[in-house]
Amino acid sequence: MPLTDASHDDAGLRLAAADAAALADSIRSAGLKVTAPRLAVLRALTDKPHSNADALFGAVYSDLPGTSLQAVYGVLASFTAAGLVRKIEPAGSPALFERRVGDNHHHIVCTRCSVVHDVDCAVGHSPCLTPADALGFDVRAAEVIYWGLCARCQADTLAP
Amino acid sequence: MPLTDASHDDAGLRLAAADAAALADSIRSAGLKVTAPRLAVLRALTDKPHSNADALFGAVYSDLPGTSLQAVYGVLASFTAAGLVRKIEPAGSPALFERRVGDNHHHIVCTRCSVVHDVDCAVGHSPCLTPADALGFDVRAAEVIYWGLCARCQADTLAP
DNA sequence: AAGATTGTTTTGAATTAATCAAAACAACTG
DNA sequence: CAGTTGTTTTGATTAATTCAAAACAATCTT
Repeated sequence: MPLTDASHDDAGLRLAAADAAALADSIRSAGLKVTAPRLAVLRALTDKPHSNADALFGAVYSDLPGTSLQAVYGVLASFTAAGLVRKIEPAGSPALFERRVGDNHHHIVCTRCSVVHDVDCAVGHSPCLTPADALGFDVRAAEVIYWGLCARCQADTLAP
Repeated sequence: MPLTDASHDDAGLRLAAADAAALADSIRSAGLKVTAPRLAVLRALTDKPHSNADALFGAVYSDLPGTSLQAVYGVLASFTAAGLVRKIEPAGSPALFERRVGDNHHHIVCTRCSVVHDVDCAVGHSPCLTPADALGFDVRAAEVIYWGLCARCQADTLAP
């Protein structure tokens, strides 16, 4: 099962898609050319954070047929390199992408249904950023993934 | 570049390979049949923790030609399921395996040379095991990977 | 606003890591 | 030592991603 986002569990009414001009601005500000596939990917990612390349391709393709999966990979690679999106790679999952960058937030993944949520890091601030002994490393980032059962899957397990 | 282990940076003299009987015992104790490929994989893993399937296949194959890569994958899957080894999957790397299990230690990876070391978790005990807000999840595990430049690569960067 | 330049996307193929399935085989049980 | 069960081999397949060349489009320059 692919890992999916939790932001739209209750679909229905959805916030208006981010304004195209705002999306174009953030792409331009990152030093990248503004193109239709890039706008579409960024909009899809705004709508559904923690999507993988394939899911984004699906979303983009309906708006913009003729877009290739490789183009989506290319867009995501340039966005990631430009710091516009963040790529996360939970064990056993294809890479997921999100627009929330710059803070060092982490992720919690359900081991049963694979839903992904953002979580702020543990006790205090930047808690996990210092290993007990860095062994001479110049530590630049700490990546934390919590694994467990989400509330819904706990309920399902009790009463299936 | 494949991620590799750091335990043998200065090769040379190596501790005697783990005793075959001890290896067999731990396999048997995990409820698994003792076979030549399993002994060979466990020995290779004792020798070089943080190896990937391919590296282990290479090590095993020299002792035991006729062993298939798929057998190594099978051995690792059964070992992992039995709790005999731990599988880690750092972003951008094939899965790595280690015999150190049961403690919740973490890993530090060099972004330049991909060397992997074990580290005990951050400040205090089980620091990262509690997210700021678990969002209703029943958290079972926290996985922490530190990314940075190892001492050697820092030196190389200053004086290449 | 047109042309030049540079970067992006398409098209098509290849690669890596891992998994699946069936048949042959080997370890432990009694 | 024979039977049962689990393991390994053999061969094929999948999923995710990357590579490369040609076609194309966005921005820069004038």
